[in-house]
Amino acid sequence: MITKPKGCHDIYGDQARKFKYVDQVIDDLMKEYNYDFMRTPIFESSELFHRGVGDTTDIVTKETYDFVDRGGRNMTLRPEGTAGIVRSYIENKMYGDGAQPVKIYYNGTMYRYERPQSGRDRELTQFGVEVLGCDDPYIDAEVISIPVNLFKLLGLQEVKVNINTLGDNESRNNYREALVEYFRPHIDTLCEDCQERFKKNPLRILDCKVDCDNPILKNAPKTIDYLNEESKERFETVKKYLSLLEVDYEVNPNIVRGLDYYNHTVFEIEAKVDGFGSNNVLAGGGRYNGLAEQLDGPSTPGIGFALGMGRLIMALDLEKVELPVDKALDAYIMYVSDTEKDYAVTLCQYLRMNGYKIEMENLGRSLKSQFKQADRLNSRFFIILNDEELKNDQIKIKDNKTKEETLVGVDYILYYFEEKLSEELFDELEIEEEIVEGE
RNA sequence: GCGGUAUUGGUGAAGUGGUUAACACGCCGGAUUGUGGCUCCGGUAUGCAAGGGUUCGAUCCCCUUAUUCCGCCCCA
Repeated sequence: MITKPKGCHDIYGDQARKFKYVDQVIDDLMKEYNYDFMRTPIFESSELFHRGVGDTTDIVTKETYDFVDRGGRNMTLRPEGTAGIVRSYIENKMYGDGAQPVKIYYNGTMYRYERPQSGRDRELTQFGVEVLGCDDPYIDAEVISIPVNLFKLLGLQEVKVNINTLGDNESRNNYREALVEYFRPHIDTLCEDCQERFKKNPLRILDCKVDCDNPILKNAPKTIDYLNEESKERFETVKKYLSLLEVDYEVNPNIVRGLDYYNHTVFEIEAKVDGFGSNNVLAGGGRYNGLAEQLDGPSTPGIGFALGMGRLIMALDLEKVELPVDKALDAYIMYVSDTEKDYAVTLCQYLRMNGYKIEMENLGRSLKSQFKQADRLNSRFFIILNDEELKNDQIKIKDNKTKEETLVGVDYILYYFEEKLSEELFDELEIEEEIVEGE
């Protein structure tokens, strides 16, 4: 048997319906925020990611899907969305577009060559946002508010928003030096991994799982103490706007994203629900004012975030949030004889073209089984065709809600459906009104 | 890159180095002369992930590979 590639998943059935639903909510939300959807290639020249990400970490050396194409070009399946978007922004000279800032969202698959574990796959879907050409601290708050509001809309509750600031380049460098100076005398007391981090990426020591209770780590200097006045003020402004947007957050000085191009605001949103694995960051992002320049573009401020759709669905499942993924049918058409089947085919087509969701029997089952099937598919109406009745242009329809059976003239079917379903709509509207009044 | 875990039908699973691989659900058919969700009866595996080895004989022992799940590293 041929199996799926490691770390990939077939998403189908209810799972697929959930993804589709969340996609829809995202599209609607981004419309309200006035962000444009954008699609970039799933693979790019390897250099884009190497330069964007830098080579300080394992990412480039062992965690991308690289291949050489038939023309001898080095290509990489995109491991994240930002680099492609920024590349496109530069290549298409969007900075020259009159309408600035450029606000973009994407929603697509990413590929990472990693050992799969809970919350971590080799193929994953990310929804993300990038705002290019704007350094207003309000935008930082707006970008953070997007996943927060998405979670609100979906009904996800057990999340925690962590924010931090790395400050501008000057502040960041000062801090980095201070941290190195601080850890140098204590290096022997740190875990093996941290000793390695000390050399490669000292900021990451703060994130260590082994040493997190080590007093050396707890008393380490905080980014906030090394901000220059300007950076400090900027951070305060971001926090003000977050409050105005009613985003609950916590300042967490240990949030330092892994890559060098981040500056100023960084944030992560964690899932707090019980049962989540060790990879519990649902969404993360930050400001990257230096990235465009690093990719040969004009100096352009930028900020964005990315959200793992798989982890989001996992969190929703763990919180037992019921998404409205309705797959009920309007009607299921049953028949037994061949002449009835011919009629079923035309009726099926007719009803579908009039906007109804219809299924018919195709496995030659007994009528008894057809009833079971119709019930299983949660069909609102059962249409039972009968040669005798068809001679008189009549069709038997069973309303599966009231269980009442009606003989309907063929010309009146649409009328029958409309009447039944509008009664229902009316009931729903009344319920909604009551809720509004109650508030 | 490192470590642990698992892999039996459509599903949940029991099980043993040796004739026909429990049980349950599901599904199909029948009881019901065209009407389901209850009941009863009957049917339902290319044979235990794939390949190799040990053995008179392996689903059960060993090795390899693939995939699963979980952790470390890393985290874009």
